[in-house]
Amino acid sequence: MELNKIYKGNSLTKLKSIADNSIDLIYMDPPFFTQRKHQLSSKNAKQKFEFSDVWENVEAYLAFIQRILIESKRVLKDTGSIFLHCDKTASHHLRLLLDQVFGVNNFRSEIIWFYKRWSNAKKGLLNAHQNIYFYSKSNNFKFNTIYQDYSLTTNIDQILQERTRQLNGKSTYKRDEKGQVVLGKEKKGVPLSDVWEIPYLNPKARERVGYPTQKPVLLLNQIIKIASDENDVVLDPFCGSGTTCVSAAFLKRAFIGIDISKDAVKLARKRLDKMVITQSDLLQKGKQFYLEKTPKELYILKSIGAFPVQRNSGIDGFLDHHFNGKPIPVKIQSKEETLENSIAKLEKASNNKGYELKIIIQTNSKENISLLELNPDVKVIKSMGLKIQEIKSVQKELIPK
Amino acid sequence: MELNKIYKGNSLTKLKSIADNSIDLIYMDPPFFTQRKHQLSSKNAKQKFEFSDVWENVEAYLAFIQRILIESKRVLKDTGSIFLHCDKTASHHLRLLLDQVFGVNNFRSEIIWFYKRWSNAKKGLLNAHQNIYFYSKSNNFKFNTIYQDYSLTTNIDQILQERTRQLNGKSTYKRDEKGQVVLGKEKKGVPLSDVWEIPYLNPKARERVGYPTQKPVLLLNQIIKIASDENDVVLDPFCGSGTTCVSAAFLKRAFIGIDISKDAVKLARKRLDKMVITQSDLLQKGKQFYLEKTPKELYILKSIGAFPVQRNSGIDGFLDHHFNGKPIPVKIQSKEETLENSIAKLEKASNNKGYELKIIIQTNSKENISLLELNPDVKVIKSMGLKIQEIKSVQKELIPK
DNA sequence: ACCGTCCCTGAATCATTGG
DNA sequence: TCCAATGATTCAGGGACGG
Repeated sequence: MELNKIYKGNSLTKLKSIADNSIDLIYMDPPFFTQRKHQLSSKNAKQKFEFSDVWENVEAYLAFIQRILIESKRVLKDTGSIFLHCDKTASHHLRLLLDQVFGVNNFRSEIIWFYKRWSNAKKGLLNAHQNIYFYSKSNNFKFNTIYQDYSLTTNIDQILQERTRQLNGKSTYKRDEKGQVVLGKEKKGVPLSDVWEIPYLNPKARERVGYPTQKPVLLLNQIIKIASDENDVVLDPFCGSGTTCVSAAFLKRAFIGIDISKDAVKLARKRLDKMVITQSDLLQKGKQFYLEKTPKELYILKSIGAFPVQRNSGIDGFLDHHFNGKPIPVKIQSKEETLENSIAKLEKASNNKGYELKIIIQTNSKENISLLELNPDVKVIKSMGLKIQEIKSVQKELIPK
Repeated sequence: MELNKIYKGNSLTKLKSIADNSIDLIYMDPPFFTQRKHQLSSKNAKQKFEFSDVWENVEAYLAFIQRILIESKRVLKDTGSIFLHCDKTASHHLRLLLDQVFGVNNFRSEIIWFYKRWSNAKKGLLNAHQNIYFYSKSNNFKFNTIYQDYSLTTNIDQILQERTRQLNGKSTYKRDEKGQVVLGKEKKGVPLSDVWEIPYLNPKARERVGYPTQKPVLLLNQIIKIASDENDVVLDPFCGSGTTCVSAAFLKRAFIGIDISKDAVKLARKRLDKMVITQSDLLQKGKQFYLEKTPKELYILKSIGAFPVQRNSGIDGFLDHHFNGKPIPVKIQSKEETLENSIAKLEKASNNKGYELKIIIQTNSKENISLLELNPDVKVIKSMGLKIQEIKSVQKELIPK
């Protein structure tokens, strides 16, 4: 089967045409057994998408899913994993199937995706989570740990110290002969837990394409990051509007998408086209479409009191105070760009706009632009990260061996 | 059976001696099928508590629980509910039993209790939640909605305003003849959802009594509040150290506790005499209290790839890579501080720690520290915001009028 | 193959110090 | 005497290791 394609057809049939041990990661988001027909319209209301989740009984539903799972296991590589997304309606039945097909020992995690939601007047608790079951094909599964910030209550300077045991077996922080604390090895933060708070797709989100039960790309990004590497193959046998494929493409994984609805496949392909074009175009447009700025860029902008600008490849933000009555555009040098390149882009985007001061944040190279070549209204500032790098390398030379 | 007592004995036998339709709420926290023996010592190490959670197979475990559930249903009033606490190990099996005994239609919620806890070197996601299944005996179940604060991002003064529809059908906020907004009826907040973040009972918490698997009273409070009223009867057939009874007593509900361990019963009785409920700082003061950094400081830290440190007046963060095998502390000059002052604080906090490189981010003054006064391992970096300010003031002089 | 023991872990508390 | 700052403590985990 060809990669990076979305196929229209029955999931089971299409799965059967995939070779054994060829897939690294399967994410599936099958019907939840809601016994309802789901429909939603695209934003311009031109098109209505729908799919039916009505079954004769739960056994019929489970028999269907079971066949899908058996094929899924077959196509997975030995190091592969499957993520089955569902909700409380049938989660227990589905997990029994997973236990059966993949084995109890290959259960890895129950991931809870939760979100804050607009409330209604139902008697009872507001539903605000869905379940994702993570099973691997074997013990030898692929896993990349993601690290997160320490809790606010953690004493981080303590955590960085090495510990030892006293004679009575109690643990304390180690000190050397001089009474100095002994520092431990590098820490990366706290490993990601099985409870993920990721905002539900806001009804107004640009990402929304009008497909019912659409999942946020951020959720898929996290799954794909922890369970696969670049160039691995990701499969989604119920791909709907194609979120999994978009995420896979964005993260440089190969993908196969399958859906039975002609409209869904058409939509997913369209969504992906936008994405794929952008990939060749330095991923710029894709980033803007789905992720806007990288977190780091956002942090840089925020730290200088600038607000971000989307959809402009030459300007990343504007400072929140004017200069001589004119806005001050800011551009952050991106990974792929030379400094010169960045400056040219900023100049181009500022053409005819009358800005009196423009700022470039230099981030990832030590090339120095001669001040003479620079227009006097363009200022280059080294990012603090870059400065720290420089300090580190100079410092290293000074330290006595 | 007499109320407000804790009974020693087999759960099933004791349950059988309770009258039909006499209980308002059952909470149970049976063994989780961990296939392990759980043990823990009381703080003074005088007493060791333990229970075994080892079973021949899952069927034996389920048969045991099933009998308990059948009796539980019998003793519940028609308006009553049951909360079954478990974890991922057997949650799916247990929910099938609940479906069987109480009926699929009486499933109310899957409550996710999540928390932060210490981490470990596991390959995979860190477990940070447990599951509580909420079933009622009938549709006519008792339920009290708890309202919580609006999320911080909600625009509260807008929510309080009354809305109306324009001629074109669009919704807007209403205004009276004078153009003043019209305030709507009282809002109570957001109804409680099925995902609860309640701090795990910390190893050092005073509330801890040394019984393994002890649950926080705050968790039980929430359950008892939503599913019962004052003077109702709460039953816990696996009461262990008696948390449920403490919570019930505290909330003025009657209770019956049952446990098979003599030691547990003794402990629970003692605990009831002298109730200790941890006033969790984290819950009481809220996360905001611990968040000492301003958003700008956080952005600066993130933009240089540092993780924030909350509880240390001399260090704001650590870079995420070591230098010569040692962490690099970062301090951001705060508004009220002179640069000299900041440096002194950083030096003090680093005392005896053996850091080989320390970084100060200068933010809000143009004072320059003579390099001679500075220890060679302290480096001052001007923040990008400061540099932009400097550029602006120099630029202003250069601009032709 | 299975067991107990040891180690590393970090969140959130208690405990002690310092002004 | 009272906070505020920070040092000390310990576990419904989980891997490695040795018998």
